[in-house]
Amino acid sequence: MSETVAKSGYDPSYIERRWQERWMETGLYKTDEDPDKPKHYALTMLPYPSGDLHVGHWYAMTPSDTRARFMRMNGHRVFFPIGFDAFGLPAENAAIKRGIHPYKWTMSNIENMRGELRQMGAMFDFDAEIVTCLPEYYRWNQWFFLKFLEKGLAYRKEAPVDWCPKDNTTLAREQVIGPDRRCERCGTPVVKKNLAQWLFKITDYADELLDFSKIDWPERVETAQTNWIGRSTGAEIAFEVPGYGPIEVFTTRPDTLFGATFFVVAPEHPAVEKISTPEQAGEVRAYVEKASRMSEIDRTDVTRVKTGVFTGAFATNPTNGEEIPIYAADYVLLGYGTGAIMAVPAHDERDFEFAKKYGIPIRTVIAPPEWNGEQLTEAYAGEGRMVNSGAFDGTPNVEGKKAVTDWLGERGQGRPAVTYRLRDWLISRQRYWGTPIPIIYCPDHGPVPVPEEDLPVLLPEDAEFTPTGESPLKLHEGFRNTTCPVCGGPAERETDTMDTFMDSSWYQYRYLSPHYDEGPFDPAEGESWLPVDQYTGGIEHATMHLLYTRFFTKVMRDLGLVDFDEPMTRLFNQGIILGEDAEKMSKSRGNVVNPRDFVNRYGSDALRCFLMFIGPWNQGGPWDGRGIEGIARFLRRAYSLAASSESSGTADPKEMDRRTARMVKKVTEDLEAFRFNTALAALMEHTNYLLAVRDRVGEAEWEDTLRTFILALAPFAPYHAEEMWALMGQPYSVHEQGWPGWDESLIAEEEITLIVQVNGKLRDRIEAPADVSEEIARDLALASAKVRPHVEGREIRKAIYVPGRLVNFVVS
RNA sequence: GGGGGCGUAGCCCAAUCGGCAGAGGCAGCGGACUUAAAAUCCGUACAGUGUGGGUUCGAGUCCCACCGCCCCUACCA
Repeated sequence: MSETVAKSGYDPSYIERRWQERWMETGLYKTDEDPDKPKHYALTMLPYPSGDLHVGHWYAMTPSDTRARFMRMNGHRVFFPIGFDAFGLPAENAAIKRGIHPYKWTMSNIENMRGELRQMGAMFDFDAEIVTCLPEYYRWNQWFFLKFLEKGLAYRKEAPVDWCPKDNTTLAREQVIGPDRRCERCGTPVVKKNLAQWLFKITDYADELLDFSKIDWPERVETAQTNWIGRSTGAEIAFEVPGYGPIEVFTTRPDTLFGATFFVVAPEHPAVEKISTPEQAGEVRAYVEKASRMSEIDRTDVTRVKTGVFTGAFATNPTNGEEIPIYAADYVLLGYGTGAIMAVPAHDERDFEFAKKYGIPIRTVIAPPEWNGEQLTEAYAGEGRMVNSGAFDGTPNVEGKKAVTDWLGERGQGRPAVTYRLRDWLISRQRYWGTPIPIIYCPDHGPVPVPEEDLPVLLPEDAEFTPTGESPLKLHEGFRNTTCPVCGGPAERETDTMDTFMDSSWYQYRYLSPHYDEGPFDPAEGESWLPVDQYTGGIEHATMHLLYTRFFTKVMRDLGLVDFDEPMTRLFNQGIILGEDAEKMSKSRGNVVNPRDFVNRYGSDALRCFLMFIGPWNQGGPWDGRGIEGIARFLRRAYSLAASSESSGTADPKEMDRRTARMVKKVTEDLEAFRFNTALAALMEHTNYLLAVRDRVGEAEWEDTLRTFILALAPFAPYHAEEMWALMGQPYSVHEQGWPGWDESLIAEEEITLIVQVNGKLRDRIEAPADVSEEIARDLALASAKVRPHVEGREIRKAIYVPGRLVNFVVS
């Protein structure tokens, strides 16, 4: 027996500690670079270093690890890295509240989590680790920013942000709390304020991002992204406003143009102030002020009664010259379309409601079926022929869309247009703990990019965190004051930092060569490993992270960095692990499960297996503190198979071989399809069986069977499998063995149980050879004493035979 | 309002192309071991599949309508 094997029986914590050390010493999980093997890049979403690994991390990572281990045993060279998404607000809050520097706070959390990750027993290659808050990482965020700028994909624009008037600072979205939108720190209601911010032109790629033909992702994610991008086609139409000029609207319903009886602009629309008449100006200003304080959520609450204010101005309907009143109303959003709409109450629910409230005429221009000219009682959005539409009367509205657009086009008053719900990605954050945006503002040369060779722009360490939360970079003279790269004159640095989604948009590339300093990643490594073959993570990232990383990859392709279009070929979304009360785990509910308690008590393998056993991985489910006992029992029983293998029986091993083959097949197919729960059930079933037969079969057959079982167990319970492998005197390591195969011919049973039904009701079960013919099966069934009474004296109208399964007689 | 998911035993979950409702686990019950208990081992009971229709020889599975729970999204012109 090997000296590395436990000397005194079963003790998971001892077993696990010892193998963890051995694995580290021997570099077992260093990435295999053997070019003869097919590559497999497995990736699990990187964690935020909040301090400890919680059970949600275990739930996300250990099945992912099991799958990666399976691929490894299946002959692939597998790359399975891990890292830390280390920039972000919590670190800065800790600094403000407790006076700990974000760097210190983050790095000590990482230190702690590294240990916990090792304990997990995952095959992470820690040599590939990345920490996004280190200059060697964020330098490349800055580099990408410069590339985006060169390509015209980064630009600066005034954009509304949440602003706390008391603290004099902008707030991140998550710092604005409550339904009445108050500042997290001082409780002051926040307002929207326009600030110059940096954006990435993700909208340039909107159409390409709608194409999912090159990836195998869950339907849900594709649907979510499609809806998020929200492509709609229609027309842009110019409405002349006397004394001001034209205001453009976007509409998907140019066919209803004759029914536009009023006009609405968003409260923030630049025209509002200029077009308001002196009599209305006061009321308008008050309304705009009120709207600016309202949250996006409130403003977009559909159940809210629509409000608006008349500006006193009118717009001219280009079709009929009608002067229609212009309202400012918050149900029109500045960020969508042109921020102004033509309102057609007869054919738009929202406009209908508004018109009713403000007594605006409602004119039907698309005739509903059976319509005879009466006033509509609700908006009609369906199809029909155009009416009250001048020369277009009688045209089916579907054709009318194009006809009206063409007509406008000839007169220079409109054109076909496509609009997206997707906005450009606003990356500026008025925060300290993020990647500095590499821009310098020169009084003479404006915004100037920091030259590539001057990267990285380092975050100054000696930042001061004031309780006001204002970004320390703004107050840091040494950081802010610099010289212009163009003229050398005094200039100021950009003090905003980047959105942390920037970090996670390309991290899968950095893993390949975390310390490479000639580019974001080593092209040779990229050649060898990219793209990611299997990504796993939570569904909550469906629209943000997963869209950003697709966008990034497409830009990288256009920069010539990669030669493919999509970052991750396959994606699997795991569910959410809930508390024992089936509610989301949270400190306030007091239902948080600490993995450490269970690791200490039952071992990592038990926790791993339990989380995989709880149910389908994509479904999530509630934690059951007692359920883990069952898993611990299973692992102990499995261990006992190897710990005392005295088999000297003489029974025919055929049945054992058959069951082994079936187990291997089941586990293999389940692992391919991420069905960890049923794979484990098969392993349990097999364990129960092996315990029952172990002293009935010969030693050679038994050891063979046991080896196969250990191999199949290895991806799930890496420590136990390693220990059992060693107990059997097998060479280190079980994780470097090949995945067992099976003999399909062994699997088929020789004897089957046929069920016999009469009129669909079960009447008997009969034993028959597996290859029994229909005729013989029928005769056997008819011969049954239990069946005969039900068919005797009746006419058998039909006999259904399902080979190997059943015979069903349909009788009168 | 839109999109998606889930309802099977007291509980978590299985059930291949529509073909015996039960693989696995928890809890329960009975027994063995023990002075006793825990642990362990052996053995067991328990549902007709959320509701109502339909298709079919046959429905947990397919179709229609509804009920309940969960997730995402939402005035997108």
